[in-house]
Amino acid sequence: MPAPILTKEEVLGRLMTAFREKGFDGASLAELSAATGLGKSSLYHHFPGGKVEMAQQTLEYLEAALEQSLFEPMRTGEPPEKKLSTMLDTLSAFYGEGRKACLLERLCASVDQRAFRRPLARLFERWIDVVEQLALDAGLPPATARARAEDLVVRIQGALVVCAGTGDMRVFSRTIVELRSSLLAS
Amino acid sequence: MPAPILTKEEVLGRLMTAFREKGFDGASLAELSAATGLGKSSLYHHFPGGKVEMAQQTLEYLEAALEQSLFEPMRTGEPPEKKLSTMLDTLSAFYGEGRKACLLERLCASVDQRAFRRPLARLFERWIDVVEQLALDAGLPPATARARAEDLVVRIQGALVVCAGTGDMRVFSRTIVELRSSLLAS
DNA sequence: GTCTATACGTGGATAGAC
DNA sequence: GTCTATCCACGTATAGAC
Repeated sequence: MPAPILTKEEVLGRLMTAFREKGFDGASLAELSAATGLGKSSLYHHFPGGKVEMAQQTLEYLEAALEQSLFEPMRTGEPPEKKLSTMLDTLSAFYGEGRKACLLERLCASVDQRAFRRPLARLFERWIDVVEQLALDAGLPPATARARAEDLVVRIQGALVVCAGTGDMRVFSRTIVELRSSLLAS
Repeated sequence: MPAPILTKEEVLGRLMTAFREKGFDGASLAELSAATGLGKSSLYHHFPGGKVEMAQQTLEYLEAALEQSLFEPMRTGEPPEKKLSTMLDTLSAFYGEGRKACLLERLCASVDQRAFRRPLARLFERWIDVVEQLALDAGLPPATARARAEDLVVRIQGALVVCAGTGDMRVFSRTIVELRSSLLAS
């Protein structure tokens, strides 16, 4: 049976799902092979650097996806309150209302974290920068805008950890609700 | 050379350090053996259930340690503001000002997370409960007290993730400063 | 209780055919 | 580009001596 043709994007999307579910250290090549439908050798054809390169390319793929679905919509002429709400909706869906882990966190926590350091730092900083700009547009003073932006990312990440630890996804929902009303408040 | 005698507590303390540094999935028996100075067979003598049991007992050890150093001091007659400050100082030291990972997060993220589910949920909830009581003592309304308590734990965990991702430990410091002034504010 | 030695599976990674 | 077959190291875990 001829293997169904997957585009590179589809492969990377499945790798991302696998890494988010199992973690970088926890995902074995056998699982990544099953997740993508590609044999190990095929994976090595696409990712000569092995598992580390799979995660690196997955991270680049995520960066591009976030640029399009999360960051770009923040550069429209909509009012900041509206854009914040849009961002929180997108994040809430992306994280399955608290049920799905964050690839960034999974790679931060991995044994090979050094291989991901720069792209991880860049992606976190871009995310914070975008939120900071939103806060500036809403008229908050620069120091406050920066702190609020960091705080949004911190709280999203923290909520995911606490949800995973307690099994109570309401923590994530409440965090989103809280951010919606407080992030741009003066 | 006779092996230096380590108490069970000392062994568990070293296992905790190893799990925090490498993660549960990332820590191999060889590393746990080196960290404790015990041969693999000796580890299995103390922890017949293998790596999972090592982490479970380490979690129990952490729970007892937190009970003594973090939770118990919250039951004195000191004013809530003072006790909050004490808790934040203790947490800041425990997490090395953002440089050291949290065992709870490491186990939440592990492939064997189901084996840790109940103790993890219990420990998170006890932590939140203690902070909630602090907020109630400070005169905050019950719903607010609960939300603020969850928020403290969420922000600490999130700050650790963002510090690991960006390499910027100031995020942790700022989070602590922020919590010190805002958690009990009406 | 600790060690040395070892079993045995699975991990990541490769060779080479198609 | 994909597969089957295979390699070797390391993973967890155990046996048995001291």
